[in-house]
Amino acid sequence: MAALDPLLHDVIVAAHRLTRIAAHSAGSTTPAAVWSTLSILSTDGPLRIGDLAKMSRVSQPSMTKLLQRLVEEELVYRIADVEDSRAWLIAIGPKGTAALGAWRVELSTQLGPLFADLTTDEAEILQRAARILTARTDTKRKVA
Amino acid sequence: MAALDPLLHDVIVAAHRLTRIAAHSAGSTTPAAVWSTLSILSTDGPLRIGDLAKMSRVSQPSMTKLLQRLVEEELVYRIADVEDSRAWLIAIGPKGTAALGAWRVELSTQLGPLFADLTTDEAEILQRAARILTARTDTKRKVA
DNA sequence: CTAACTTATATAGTTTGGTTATATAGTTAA
DNA sequence: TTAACTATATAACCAAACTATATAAGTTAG
Repeated sequence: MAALDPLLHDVIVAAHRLTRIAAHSAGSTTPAAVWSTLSILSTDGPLRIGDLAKMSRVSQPSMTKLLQRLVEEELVYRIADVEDSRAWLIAIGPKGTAALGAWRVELSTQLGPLFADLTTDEAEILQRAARILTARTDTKRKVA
Repeated sequence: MAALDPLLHDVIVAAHRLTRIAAHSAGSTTPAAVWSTLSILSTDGPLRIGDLAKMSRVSQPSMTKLLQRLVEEELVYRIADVEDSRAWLIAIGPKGTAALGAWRVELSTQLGPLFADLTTDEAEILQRAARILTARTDTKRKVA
């Protein structure tokens, strides 16, 4: 395989910038972790807090705190885990799905101009890159 | 062009996760903004603080603060701007270049396992995606 | 069956990177 | 040479992240 150094470096620097641009979007005061979390719940279904923390790559206390807010806003629900009453299953709710959708639209309106002249080919590459990265950064295989 | 919504969403969520993994790497206490900044200086040469802030997508005071630290650690140098004595040109120093290089190696050792079975084809896609994103998120055209 | 251990989440306290608002000093133009 | 503007620095603050620890439920050894 080719040298990984510059590749990962470039990807991560680009990722960092993108993250910051996204954070700025629409003066969004919502932390990126919220979207990451909702997104995981949306694609993977209900999860325990600990697993969610691992998958979002934040500590468990951070996730607990974040969820308190999300529950408060009714973006997600707590479901008692019948098999283990210490644990909760966290599920995305209709409001959460809606918020996620709204954010996507917001993103593309905000970032649209930057990517306006994207060729179909380039879009394809980004899509595939996103898929590759998502697969590699997914902790499900280890967590499950 | 195809719908931008899901594409940007996927890319940004993936970017966020990558950023967090990178941040964790090697218990690195160094904020991502440092690498972003050094990286910009490394590829674009000496820049003013304000321009650097725009390119790193942080506020000017944030960049000023960050640079105080980097100067202290001798990763970068301040060069008086002969044309405008209010301004400084910030240049990456040998230590900065070395640190950046070390970080790259660190990254690939840490993240290597995740990307171990990357095919040449996939590596190619990531490389191209990084290039596309870098170009789009670059503010140079506007700043210059 | 209960005591010891482990595991899942919650809480407390702290650190720090980021922000906005403003001050200071230098530049430019009338 | 004064007014308006610009480049950086400082101040005060916020919030998201962490570590360490508490609580409570499950598990297991004796």
